[in-house]
Amino acid sequence: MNYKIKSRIWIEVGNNVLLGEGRVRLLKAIEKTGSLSKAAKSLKISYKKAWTLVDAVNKSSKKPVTESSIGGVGGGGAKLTSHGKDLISAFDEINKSCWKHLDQELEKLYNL
Amino acid sequence: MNYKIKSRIWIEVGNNVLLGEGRVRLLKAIEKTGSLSKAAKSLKISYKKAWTLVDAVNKSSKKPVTESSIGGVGGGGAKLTSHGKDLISAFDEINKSCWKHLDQELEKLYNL
DNA sequence: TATCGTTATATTTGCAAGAACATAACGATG
DNA sequence: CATCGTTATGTTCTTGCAAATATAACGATA
Repeated sequence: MNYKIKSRIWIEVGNNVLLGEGRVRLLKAIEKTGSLSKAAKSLKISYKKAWTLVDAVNKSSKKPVTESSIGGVGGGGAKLTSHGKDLISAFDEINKSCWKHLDQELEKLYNL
Repeated sequence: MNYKIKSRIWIEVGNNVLLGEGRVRLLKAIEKTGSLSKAAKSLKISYKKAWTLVDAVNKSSKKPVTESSIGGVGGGGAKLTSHGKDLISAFDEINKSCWKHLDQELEKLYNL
């Protein structure tokens, strides 16, 4: 009957959100562009919003997830720490596994 | 390291949302109270919001999910159809199974 | 036929999240 | 030491969504 199951997952540490889909998308864009402002542009969100998100991620994580440099040639930049990369790939794995699992659960709707 | 994985799932049919956690909560309250207005009160949402939600559910489902009567002694009421009950229990099962699965996935964060 | 508590719906109001704007600081380089 | 593109923040402005408000319709009952 054309049913689809969709999901959204996120990781919390303590009472704070650490990573969700939007944050992961932003972190990946930072990895690709090497800069927070370019990442923001590529996702069509304001620099301010991107900065606030990254700040929240770093504040709720004990080890930092991004590293940034200010000034210098090119103005500076931002990149992921290895811990950040690990977190992202863990998130992706968990997310994919969740989708797969939900696809199997679809059968529970077959006769509805 | 105190990580928690949270999730939110919903069922779509075509391009419309059929059921999500909020809608299921509302339908259960209707089942318990026998009335849309009482259900809304118990969930502390406006009658309008509750009505809009139920209307959306019934519009995106081919078979109706609730049945309502207007007027008469007591003013009328609303209750779930058997199809509605089936949908709710399927949703609950899928949701619980998803939580369980995500709990197992937590191990992927152990050393992060 | 007046009453009552409900369903059903339109319209207005309020507010909070996000967008937009502004500005300071930074450091390599020429 | 002026320039440049970035990071890092604070402040104001907007707007979409939720809440509040209003009102019609309904039908069993006494």
